[in-house]
Amino acid sequence: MQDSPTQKKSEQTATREKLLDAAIKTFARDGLYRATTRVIAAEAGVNEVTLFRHFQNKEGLINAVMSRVVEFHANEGLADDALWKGELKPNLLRFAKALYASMERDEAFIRTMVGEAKRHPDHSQKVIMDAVKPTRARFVANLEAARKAGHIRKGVDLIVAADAFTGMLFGGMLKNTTGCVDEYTATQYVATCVDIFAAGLAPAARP
Amino acid sequence: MQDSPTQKKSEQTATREKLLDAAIKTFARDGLYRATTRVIAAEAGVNEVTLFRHFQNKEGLINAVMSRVVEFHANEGLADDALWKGELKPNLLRFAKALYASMERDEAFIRTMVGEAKRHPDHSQKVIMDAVKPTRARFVANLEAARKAGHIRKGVDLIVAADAFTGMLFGGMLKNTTGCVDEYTATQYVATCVDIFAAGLAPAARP
DNA sequence: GCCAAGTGCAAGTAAGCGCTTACATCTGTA
DNA sequence: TACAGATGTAAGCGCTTACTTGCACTTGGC
Repeated sequence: MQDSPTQKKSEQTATREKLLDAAIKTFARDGLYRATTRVIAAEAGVNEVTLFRHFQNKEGLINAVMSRVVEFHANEGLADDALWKGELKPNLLRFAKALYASMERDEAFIRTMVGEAKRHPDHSQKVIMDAVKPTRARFVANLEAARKAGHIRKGVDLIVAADAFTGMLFGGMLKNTTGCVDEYTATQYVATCVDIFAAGLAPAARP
Repeated sequence: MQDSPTQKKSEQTATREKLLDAAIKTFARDGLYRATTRVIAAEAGVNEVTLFRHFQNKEGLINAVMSRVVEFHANEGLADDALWKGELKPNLLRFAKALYASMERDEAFIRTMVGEAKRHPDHSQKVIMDAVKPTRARFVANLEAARKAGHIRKGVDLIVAADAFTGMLFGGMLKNTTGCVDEYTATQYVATCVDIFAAGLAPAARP
């Protein structure tokens, strides 16, 4: 900002960005361990040595990638989902569709994280805490508002319910993208999840 | 059986079993790729060369491990779950508890499979097809029976519903075992899933 | 014109990987 | 006793990995 070697700086950050993009892509495709620095550098169109000059070692690259993923998700974050009005079900459906689509888009990276979670606890926990917790908190808040509006029965812990709902989408997404399921489409799956969940939370009908 | 070099034979299969056990353990802990033949052999208390004499190469070992896992799950297979009588909810709870416990027990291996699924499509699909489909089929059958008995409303595809339910347990298990969730216990989670799912499938109350 | 900084290129390191070879040891069978 | 077959031991091969070093090139700022 004040030194003003701006052009240089921006070029430097440009190759850094290229490397980070390539790393995310390669980690998602090959896993953290199988992904080699050579391949990542090649994917970025950059010399392997430059990679080490930027990130010291592979671990440093992984750290930078994780921070970037978190940052990205925090900024994107299903932001349009702030306002829930009226009936529960259409809101749930909108939320579910958006969440499922976003998970499906990042499927490869998510798989890598799930597989690697126990071997890099710090990374995965950070990603989960910082990237998915805000969305979760907003979802829970919306559910609570819906309960106040009389759309949800009593006796259900809404934090657990929220996780059950997202877990249902999450687990279904992992199952469906494996390619062993041919009885229904992803859209049907999401719709059914919303249907059951909404009915499961609905207040008891007057006798 | 007829050659009668029985003692030898049984010793041979014994080391084979030791290797398979060690391989499953190591694959679960380190992933298919990180797990080295040296470590697996050491874990089995067997020389590395013996590993190659039994399975030719690492790929052969992986194949044998997959077959063994499938076979094991087919024989275990939540077998006591054949008979559903009476109310839906207690049956669901019993099923959910058993399924969740079995998934939690195999958590490490499941994570490895989820992570590598796309990189070993043949293996993972075989495992899924042969190991989880029977359980799923029985679950769906039980749901259909429950519907005939009037415990489940119309208009829900029970195949999708079944996958939504198991997916909910599956996704929750992956989330809970990561250690970032401290608001509730696994038991609470399972109970809430059952509660919501049962309510979501319940026939509409008479007005 | 000079300097500093970022990058590319060629080469090389030590370690680890899957896998092989050759040979010694044991053990039950004949 | 002799033999066969499963195992152990030691050594190594070829390859890949993360990472390093040294040197040349470009480029923007003074």
